[in-house]
Order: sequence, then C-alpha cells, then structure tokens
Amino acid sequence: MDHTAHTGTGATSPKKPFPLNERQMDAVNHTYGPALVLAGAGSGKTRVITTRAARLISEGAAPWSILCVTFTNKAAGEMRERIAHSLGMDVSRMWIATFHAACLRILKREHQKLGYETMPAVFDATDQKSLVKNIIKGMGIEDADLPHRKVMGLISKFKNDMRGPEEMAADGSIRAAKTIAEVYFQYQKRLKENNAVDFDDLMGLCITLFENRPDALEAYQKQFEFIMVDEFQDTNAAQYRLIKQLAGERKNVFVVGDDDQSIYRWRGAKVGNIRGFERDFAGCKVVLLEENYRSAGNILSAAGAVVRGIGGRKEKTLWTQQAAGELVTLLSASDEMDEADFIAREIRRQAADGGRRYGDFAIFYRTNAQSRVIEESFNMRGIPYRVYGGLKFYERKEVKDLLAWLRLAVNNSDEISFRRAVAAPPRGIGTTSLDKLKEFAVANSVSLFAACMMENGVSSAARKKLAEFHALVTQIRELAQNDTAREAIQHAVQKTGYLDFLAEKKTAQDNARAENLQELASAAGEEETVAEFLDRATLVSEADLVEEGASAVSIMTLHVSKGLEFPVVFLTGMEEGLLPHRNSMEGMEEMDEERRLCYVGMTRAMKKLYLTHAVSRNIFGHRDLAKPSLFLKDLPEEVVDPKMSLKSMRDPLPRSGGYGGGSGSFGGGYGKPKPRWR
DNA sequence: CGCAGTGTCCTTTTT
DNA sequence: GGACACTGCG
Repeated sequence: MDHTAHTGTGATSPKKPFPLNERQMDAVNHTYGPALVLAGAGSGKTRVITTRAARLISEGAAPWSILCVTFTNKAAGEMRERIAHSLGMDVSRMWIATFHAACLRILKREHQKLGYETMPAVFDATDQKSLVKNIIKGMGIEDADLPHRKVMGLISKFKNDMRGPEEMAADGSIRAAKTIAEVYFQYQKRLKENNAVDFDDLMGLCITLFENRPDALEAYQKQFEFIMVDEFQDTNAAQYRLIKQLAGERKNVFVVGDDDQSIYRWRGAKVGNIRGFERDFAGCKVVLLEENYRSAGNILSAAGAVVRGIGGRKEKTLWTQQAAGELVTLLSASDEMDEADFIAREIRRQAADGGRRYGDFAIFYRTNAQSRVIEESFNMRGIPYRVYGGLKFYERKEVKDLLAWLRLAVNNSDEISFRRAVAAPPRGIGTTSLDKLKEFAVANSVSLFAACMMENGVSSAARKKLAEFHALVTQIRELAQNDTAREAIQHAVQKTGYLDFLAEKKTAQDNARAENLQELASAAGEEETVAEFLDRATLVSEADLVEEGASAVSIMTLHVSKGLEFPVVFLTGMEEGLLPHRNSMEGMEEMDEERRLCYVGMTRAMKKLYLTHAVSRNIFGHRDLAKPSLFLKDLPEEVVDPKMSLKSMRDPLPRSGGYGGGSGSFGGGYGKPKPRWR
C-alpha cells in the first residue's frame, strides 16, 4: 500500500521509513522488572510494544508467556499480525487481548471455581438496561425518579472501583444512595439467577478468583512471565488491581500510556494509575517518547496548545522532524448545515483533484447526534461514508432479537433473552401470560424456560404457545451444538419465522432489517461455534469495525477516534456546550477531560486539520446560538488560518446576540480579530 | 394480545 | 427529531 490510508491503531504505516529512535530502543530492550513508557500521541508506542514482544519471543520467551492487554480487539489483532509478520511464525498462543476478552478467556476455564456450574452469559448494555429497568419497576419506583441511566452508571462505577452495594448505601455523596444500592444488590442477584455476568464483572470475577484461590493465581502468575499494557492511562481500579495480581513478585510489567490522552475518567479510568505505578513498582524504568511521527508541525503545535495548561499533567513536549505543513483551518459556519456542506464540498474538491481518496478523510464530533446532518449532506452529493458508533450493529433490534434466540438456546436460564425471543417475532404471548409464568417460576425456583413445560397456571391457549416456543428453542439448541455459527444463524432465521415476519411487512426498514440478519450470518465465522460467536458479538467495540483503507469517509465520535490516524481530519462542533460538552463544564476535572478529548481528535491528523464550529445549531429541535469553543482561544495565532463560510459572510449572525463578544472575533482568542478569510 | 398513534422526556462519551 | 412509554381500538 503506497498511499497513506489510515491504519487502525497508533500502529501507523505498515512500513516505517525510520529506524527506531534511541528512546524507543531503550524501551524495546527493557526485559525484566517494571517499566513505564510515557508515550505521546503518534510517538510509535504500538511499534515499541510489538517490537519488544517479538524480541522477547525471538530470545526464547514462549508465546503463551506473554500477556499483552490492548484497548480494542482491533488493536489486539493488528499487534498480533505485526508480531507474527516480524517473526515469521505463528503467535496464536500469545495472549493479546482487551482486558475484557482476556478475563472472559480466564473465566471460561475457571468459572467453576467461582461457583458457576456452566459458563455464564455476558450481558451487554442493552441487556443491563432491561434488567435495571425491570428491577426499578419491580421496586415500584417511577423511572423519572430514578433514571436507569444514572443507576447503571453508578453500578458500573462502583464495580470498577471494586465496591459493593453496602459501600454504595453508605456513600453520603450520592443522592438516594440507599435506594440505588438496593437496585445494585438486586441487580447482582438477578444476574446470578440468569447465569449471567456484565462487562464489569468479567474483571471483578477474575480478581475475586485470584483473591480466593491462590493456587489459580499462582498458575497464571507462572504462565505470564511478561505483561504489557497499552493505553495504561485508561485503566480503572479493577484493571490495575488485576495487573498487580498477575505481576506478582516477578513484576515484569511494561505499561505504555499518555496522560494527555486519558478520556475515560467518566467510565472509572484512573489517570492516577500512572502515578500509582511509579509508587507500587518503585524503581521502575521510565521512558519518555516525545518524537511524533504522525502529524505535521502546525498540527502538533495547535494540539499541544490545547492541553498545555492542564494542571498536574506529566510534562511532555512533542516534536517532529516533519515540516510545519499546512496551516490548521478554522472554519466559522453559520449553522450545522452550513458546516456539513463546507466539509462535503472540501472533501469532494480534494478527492476530485485526484490528490486524495475518500478513505483519507475523517470527521469527528463530540456526540453521536451530530452525525445526521453530515450524513444528509454527504448523501446529497453522493460522497461515500461510514458512520461508526451510534446505533451499533449488534445492538439493533433485529440483531439482538436473533441473538436472543441463540443465547437462550445456549443458556436456558437467561431470562432477558427469553423475554426478547418470546416476543420476536410476535407469537401471541403477552404481558399477562408472562407475568403469570414469572410468578410460577419464582414460586418454584425454576427458569422461565423450564416453566414453559410445567403446569404453570397460564391460560391454556398461551400454554400451548409456550410449549411450542420451548420446542423451537430446543431445536435451535441442537443446531447450536452441532452447526457452525453461520449455519446456526441461517437456520434460526428460518425456523423462528423471523425472516417471514419481516418479509410480510415489506417496508423499507423491514428490508434493511432482513439484510442485517443476512449480514449477521456473514459476520459469523464458518469455523466458529455459536458460543464463540456470541462472546465475540458481545465484546466487539466500535473501533473494531473501522475498516483499513476504506474507500469511504470515516465519521465517528472523538472517543472512537482514539488510536486511529487519517491524513485529513475535520473536528466539528467546536462550540461551548458541545466541545466542551455542557454537562462537563462545571468541574475542573471534567473540563480538563474535554480538553484532552479535543487533543486526541486533533492529533489523529497527519497532514491537514480543520476545526469547524457553527454560529447557530439545532439542538433538541430548538435553534440555539453557540459560542465558539474556548479551546480555540488557546491556538497559537501563527498556525491557524481562519475562514468564514460564504454563507456566514453573507449572513454571519442570523439572530441578535452575536457570539464570543462580536462578529468575526473569537473573543480575543489568538490575537486580534482580523479574519483573513479568502 | 398486538399495533398504531400520541405524548413525554430527552442526550455526552463506551469496553 | 427520536426513543420509549402509554393508551385505546380492533
């Protein structure tokens, strides 16, 4: 591949013209004991990790003695490939995985030691949501008084801090702590009844296992002679604990991170783990990677200015041997349509000139809701694009419905899947029958599924239907045991009647849904078991789906963009309330995280960076005036080329009020208001 | 019991 | 402009 198509992780181009620099070599050659690599954006950290892993193996380490934890499955796959390529050998026995996938793998072997007779199912966000809502409802509380979103967030946060319901109840800083703690308690109980675990439990259970069973811990400590952790700044307390457990006395832990790219604090990530590491692994080797191989000089200066003022950060100054390159274009659009149109025209122009391909461009935004306008503009002009995130493929209704059948077939105790499958396609079993069935199941301590075949007190018509349903699931269970995942899905689509159900309706949406089911079948491997496929389906992330060198413009949130790189980047919606987001503008810590998010987006750009903002934007269906983001004020004047869209010049202020204190000015940001638009 | 139509609340960011 | 809960009809 000669063209600079984007690659997935910080892995950068497959073929590096430069040899490793001195500091990179220093890190690569570190063998025993703890090491902390502070790696700035684009400083070649992936290369350091893969080169080191390859070196360890070539010097005699067994592939399976290396545990390498990454942030996305995609990063894991790429690292594995690069190591295999550089060694010219099979490294499938190396442990390269996300925390979640690695823990799942451990639990598959060890779940019985934790009291699970059969391997529990992994509930995803949607399943969690149904469960939590169900519990809240069961407690007789209105959802408005206890938003399930908030409850889920708190439960997750506590789990990631390894704190239980009791600790939550006692936490004075939380409103309605007692009630939410009760939901937490019920939630754990119900998970167990469903023979299920959630994402956070994957880590929590491994920690518990290692705490309670020194023999198990010792076995893994012995196996993992070398541990490497990528994106260390985004590890949470539980993950860090796990690393410490596995590192044991040997302490061969090599972590790579960048506190400037810590953007998951809201999810429990602790940047403080970097400082914690220096304390817990006293005397660890510290390597600072500051040479950036990705971005042109002006991009780097602009990005650096955004995070410079953040308190308590590890001082790093990225530099590059590359030329300054083009100026960073700062576009003021009059509204979000105008913003989208500018981007679309700019991309089409550059693609038509032959200088760039559509795959060279990426568009980032803070919230998923911002994608729609951009899509519309692209559709109008026939520009190919792919949106990552938003409604995820595996969370679409039809996909979830079908997966529910498979999951129920594999795990008969899974009540959430039962309820979903029994209702899709509709088969005349409604809330009344299900309530009765549930009552019976609880009274007799059996699963809903088992209750179908018993004297369950449901009306006879419904009972017949339940028995039919039971038979169908049993049939699919047999398919699931004998067929490959792909075959099983194809059969299930037919047998459940789901395809016929969609075919009857014939709306455009139903056709799309039928196609999605087809896509689901092709997503399943031909050599994969159903159980394997279900695990994979639960743990895929958005970033995993970003295609290498796609011939379409990539559109995604800033969070998804982490680890990627593109020749041309548009960072949109640079407005107060959006970036920084209104919900994060209160606290200092939150604001700093917004800055880092901005920094992450900017540092994805290799050759050219555009920052765009709109003067007015439709939000919740109401048009609001938006001030340019205060982050723009930090940009050094000499690297920025401010522009106004033609529409804005004609009509810069559609309503009274202005923005940032005056038309054409950015509130005295990077110097005098002297727009040099062309 | 299922569905379509109406009204309400919204929305950060995701492994 | 959308997800989702509720309602009232067939």
